[in-house]
Amino acid sequence: MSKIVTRIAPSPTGKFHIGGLRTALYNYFFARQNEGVFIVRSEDTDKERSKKEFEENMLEALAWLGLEHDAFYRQSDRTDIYIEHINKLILSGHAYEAEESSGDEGGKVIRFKNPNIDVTFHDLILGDITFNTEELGDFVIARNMNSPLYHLTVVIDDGLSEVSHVIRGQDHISNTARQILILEALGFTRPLYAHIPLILSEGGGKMSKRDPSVYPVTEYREMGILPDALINFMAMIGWNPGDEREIFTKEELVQAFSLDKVQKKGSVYNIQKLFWINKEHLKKLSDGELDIYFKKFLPQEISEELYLKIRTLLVERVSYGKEIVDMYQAGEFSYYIENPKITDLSKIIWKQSTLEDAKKHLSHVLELCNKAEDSDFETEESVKNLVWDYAEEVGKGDVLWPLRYTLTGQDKSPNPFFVASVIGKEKTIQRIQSVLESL
RNA sequence: GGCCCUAUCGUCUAACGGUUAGGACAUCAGGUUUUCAUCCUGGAAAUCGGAGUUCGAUUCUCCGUAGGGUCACCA
Repeated sequence: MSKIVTRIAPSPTGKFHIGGLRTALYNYFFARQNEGVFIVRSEDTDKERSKKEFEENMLEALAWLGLEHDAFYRQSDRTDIYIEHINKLILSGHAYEAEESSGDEGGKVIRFKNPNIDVTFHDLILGDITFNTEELGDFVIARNMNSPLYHLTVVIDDGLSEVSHVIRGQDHISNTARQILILEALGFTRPLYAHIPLILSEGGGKMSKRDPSVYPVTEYREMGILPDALINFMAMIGWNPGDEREIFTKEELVQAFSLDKVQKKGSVYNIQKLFWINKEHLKKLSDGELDIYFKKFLPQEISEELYLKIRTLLVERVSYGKEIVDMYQAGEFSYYIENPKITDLSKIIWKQSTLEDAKKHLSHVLELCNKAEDSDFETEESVKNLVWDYAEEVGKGDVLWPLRYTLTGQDKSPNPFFVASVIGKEKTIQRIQSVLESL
């Protein structure tokens, strides 16, 4: 089998988004799996819309995800090559200069001499597809000698780079026929085509850059989505491994990927599943990796010491890093940092019990705490041992609910053993006393 | 509108023509040492419609219908 060469060819006219990423992924997987070459090409022939910052954004996104490429070039650096090929086409009678009618200044454009034939190509995903190229007419392939257009540059670059597989979005499917026409005129070998289904936005249509649910790839990084999680998620849209595995690393995907398991139909991407996948990947991180990850999202108010105590809790509760910030702003961690303000004492009452019951149980727990050692507050488990027998005896909810509410002042929180172990003996006693005094 | 492509739970998907149509996310119910979360168990939830072919169609064919893509001196 000859060398596998794939490429992605984004135009830097906007931030690199997830549609482009999915295409990149399939090209990357396929190249790596076959020990081939993966090329990144910046299609910046549209000088008006192309911006350096977008090219950088794409490269940054690919680097973040660990999708290393074997070659990079941009079309604006290759004008000489294109001129050479335009001349070749004109000389061979496949293209000609034409006075322009629709233009502003009536300049000359280069048109391709359309042979008006049926073009059939085999798509690795869709099967055989035939187009009648007649309606294309003699289409324009360059604004002038120095300004080639997309269809021309694609063919020349793919040809010169010896791209073996053109894996791209289905929005390019109707472009294929005219590109084949140019390609044959230039004498390049026809690559194999694989048009992958589009990713649809929630509404059902093609994702547009204005869609609020579609973020640039770099934005997922800011949210705290892990590179492998995003890769995992995007890979699974429109492709499946053929078994029921769901969680993959990038390397596993390189092994598992196969073009014939790629779906034919477009699919809607649903961000909930991304969060779930991210959480699954988070669970696989070591403590050291977790520290680096969480550190980026921790509010200053959460000290190093506190962080270490609640690390396991974060893994349990957080799907993606940015959530920590949201949780913090909603007051989720406040009770670890400062004493809660108990404004509504009636909330301390558990179900059918009374305020008197709560008072009695809290007093008893206070007693237990007073008798306890500092070491009894070291872990969730040790605090539990301290009060568990009593709670079992008189009713768990009757003891635990008032205790939890006393320690946190919130309707929802982790269990009181955990909270007590985080804040320690002194503060636990303090909070119980404070509530008892106001009862 | 022309051309091209597609069609299984809400979403992502599985099912060499023969399965009680499977899994995951989401959702609902119950449980796991009080609430929330985690975890476990269970439930509800789909083959777009109509003709064929066949002993038998989710699966093959055709026709509808619906959705998407594309029709630039953008890529």
